[in-house]
Amino acid sequence: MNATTAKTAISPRRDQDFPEWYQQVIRAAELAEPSEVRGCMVIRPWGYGIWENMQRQLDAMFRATGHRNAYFPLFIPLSYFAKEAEHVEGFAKECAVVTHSRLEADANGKLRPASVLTEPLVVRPTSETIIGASYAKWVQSYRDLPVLINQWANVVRWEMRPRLFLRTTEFLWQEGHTVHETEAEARAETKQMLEVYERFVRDHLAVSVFSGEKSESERFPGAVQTLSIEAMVQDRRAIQAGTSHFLGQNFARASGIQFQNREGKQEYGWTTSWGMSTRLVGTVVMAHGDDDGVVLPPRIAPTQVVILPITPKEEARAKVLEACDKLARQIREMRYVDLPIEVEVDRRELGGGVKNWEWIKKGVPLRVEIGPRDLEKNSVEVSRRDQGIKAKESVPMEELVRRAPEILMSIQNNLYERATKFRDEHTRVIDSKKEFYDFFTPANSEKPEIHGGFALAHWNGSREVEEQIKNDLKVTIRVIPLDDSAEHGECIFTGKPSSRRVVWAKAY
RNA sequence: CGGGGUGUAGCUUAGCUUGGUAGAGCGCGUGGUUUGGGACCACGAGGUCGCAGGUUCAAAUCCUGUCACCCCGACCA
Repeated sequence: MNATTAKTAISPRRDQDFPEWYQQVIRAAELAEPSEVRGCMVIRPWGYGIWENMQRQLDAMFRATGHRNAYFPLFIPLSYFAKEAEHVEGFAKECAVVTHSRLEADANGKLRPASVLTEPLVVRPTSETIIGASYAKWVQSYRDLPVLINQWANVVRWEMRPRLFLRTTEFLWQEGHTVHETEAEARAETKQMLEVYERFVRDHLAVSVFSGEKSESERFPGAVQTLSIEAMVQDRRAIQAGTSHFLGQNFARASGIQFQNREGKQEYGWTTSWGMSTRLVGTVVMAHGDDDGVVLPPRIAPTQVVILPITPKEEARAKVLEACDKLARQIREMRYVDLPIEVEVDRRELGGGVKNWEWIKKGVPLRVEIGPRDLEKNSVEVSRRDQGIKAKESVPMEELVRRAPEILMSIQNNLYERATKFRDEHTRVIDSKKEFYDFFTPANSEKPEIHGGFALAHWNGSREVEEQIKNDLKVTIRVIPLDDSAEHGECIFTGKPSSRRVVWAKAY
């Protein structure tokens, strides 16, 4: 490598071609790869490990708020699905449908579907209707409420333009489905779960988000209200990171979830649903990654500390490896956020540089090198992934063991601060239509550079305006903030009165 | 589903216009030299050129059909 050229592990760089960079990072870090099956991906161990950590931590938060896990069928009878009209309309175009049950060889030996199902089965794109069928049986009285259930599952949405993690035909997620006695309680649940999501994304993924309500046009099909958290990634676009829906009595009516209330009258339940998906893995990559690969927040890194033995001389090899194992054992006894630290000793017989770069690309928070010289001094060379690739610090071994948790915490915090700063720098309060259009129009339309960001602007609530902006700029309202940020002003497009600013951005 | 494009080794691709034994780089394997670092040298494995048909003495190359994928739209966690 030439010392004067700063060669990056990933090419192109983010500023050259962000979408391509994203694909390359995912490949280089061995997170996932496109499969032979159209629109579907293979999630490799490193990527799945990240998802498992997200799952574990999110699941604990669900439990802590009183939810329990269960599992419902992958297949939804078409008739169930058809019960909620708006819901059908919203999902119909992207449903995979099973119409046959058996394979038979034809005259040429080709396998063909043989037996037509009396009723087609929809592969769940989301489970409101199939879960509703169970809830209808379980709920008889106000004493059966609330029902607070979550399921971890795969779902299928026949999307036209798949992208690894961000939008694949099949994806993994969790979907919470609850039933409540009153509207107020269901609304509170919807809000609560949005806050859980917001906290999870902040504390675990080191990403700060804007949260709020979706406009009518972006609402979940069949919902009364959709709440969402929106993260900004490094090309300054928004990613919807989690949604929580207040479904009113719409789905209860469709599924027949009815109970006898405290007055002895039959009443429909008030339901909610909320979900987060493997899209979060892509969000983390785009939020924190750099030109050398993924940068993982320690809390979700499958391996938090990797120890790299440096064994230039064969004679020293055994001793170095022994020291690595000992250090690994000691660090594993330390705890970071109440969990044992995940340490791996990379003993593979590969060139030291190759190994080091692999871990850089994978985004391991802390790399620790131990060679014969370090053994003599009883110290190690430590590199943090959130700092320059070349940066190394010599640290006495016992000190590293002692400080490992605090270093991980420092990396986690640093990533969060960095991402938040980035978001804030690219979030602009905008008060005129011209400024708005300028903000979202690239200087070079042939090859648009990274531009724009989040715009906070007044809007009069009209759907036509939303349409117009979407057509002109591909910019949509990401959320209408719920907090007390109400501020009177004028819609920058129509001049009509507006009661608050809303968040506008280009979205994934 | 509209508009454009591409299919050659695991990956990136040259060759195609003007038909004549399929080439490279990376990766992979073996051996060696190195090595506080994504190293170097040598040797080697790996391709019925997306598939089917046609033209021809001869097809990766020309023709027809077909399938798949990619990019730009509409849809979207």
